[in-house]
Amino acid sequence: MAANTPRSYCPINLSLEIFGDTWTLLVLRDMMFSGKRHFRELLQSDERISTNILADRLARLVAHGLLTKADDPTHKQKAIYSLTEPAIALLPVIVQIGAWSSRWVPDARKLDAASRKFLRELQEAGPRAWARRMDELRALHLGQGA
Amino acid sequence: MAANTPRSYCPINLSLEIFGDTWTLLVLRDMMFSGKRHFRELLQSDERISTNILADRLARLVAHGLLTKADDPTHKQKAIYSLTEPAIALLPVIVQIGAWSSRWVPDARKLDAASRKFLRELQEAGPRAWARRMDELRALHLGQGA
DNA sequence: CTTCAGTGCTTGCGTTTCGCAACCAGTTGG
DNA sequence: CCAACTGGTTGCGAAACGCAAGCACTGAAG
Repeated sequence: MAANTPRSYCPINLSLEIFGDTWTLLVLRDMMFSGKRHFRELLQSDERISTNILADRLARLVAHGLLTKADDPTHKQKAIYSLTEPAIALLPVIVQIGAWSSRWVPDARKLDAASRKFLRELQEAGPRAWARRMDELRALHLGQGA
Repeated sequence: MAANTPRSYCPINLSLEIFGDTWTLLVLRDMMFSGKRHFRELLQSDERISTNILADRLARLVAHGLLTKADDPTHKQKAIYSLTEPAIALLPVIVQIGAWSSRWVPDARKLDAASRKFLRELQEAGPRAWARRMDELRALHLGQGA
């Protein structure tokens, strides 16, 4: 189910075959910026992803090496998902995608004030702030959680 | 057919509702880096987009204000598509998406040498080179072609 | 010891989208 | 007048989506 031959070896295309859909980047967004790591947490996004889609995307992300899945020691049925280095490396892309729509998509003005402020600070702080967040994620996800 | 209410006002989500699919960014890639501006040219990509999908994506991009469509003076049946400023503003995102996969996706090593070289130079040249390319696109697409 | 909420999913099923091929009306150069 | 080219449409089978329900299991509370 994972390794179909790619339509082309263009880097843009290879990326899109991994996260070029509606939901994958939203899952990563929630893991990066909302600290979600469990299935039930990831279900709670504003966009109302359904359980089968979420299960599929998590499986794909694991298959592509962007996530790892491990047992949560506190509960035998809990699974805990961790970002890998390739996934963390996507943070700048995700931030810039957000920056683009907040600049160019009219609906973005309807975002709540708190989120707008958070986003504005993240942008003004620039790549240094992204790198800091990436280091935090490495500590959280690569340190021991995996 | 265009203005459904968004699933959420999160900037990431708003972006993905515009170009969060397999084909849209590939169309923009071809317009930005291969100079394609006609329907039949855009059909010739390595990924083999089909005519109905291409027609649909072009219409959506026009509806979202990322492209404009005009008559080609040299041929009464030719349509010429032009990038708008919001589309040109997506260039850094597209470049970084390409950079990510060439760093993290194993298949990217199978890209032909010429393309790899082009990509490497574009990355090493950094944001300055992106800005230069964006200026070129503005001249080509906003200057008179629209 | 029994309930009951919480865990990560899976399954069915109707709707939408995709992907392929064929086709089409109009245009232009030879 | 014809052949090639223009930007698409249309039909149809296959795949993906989106929703709701269900499921086997766990752990804490009563």
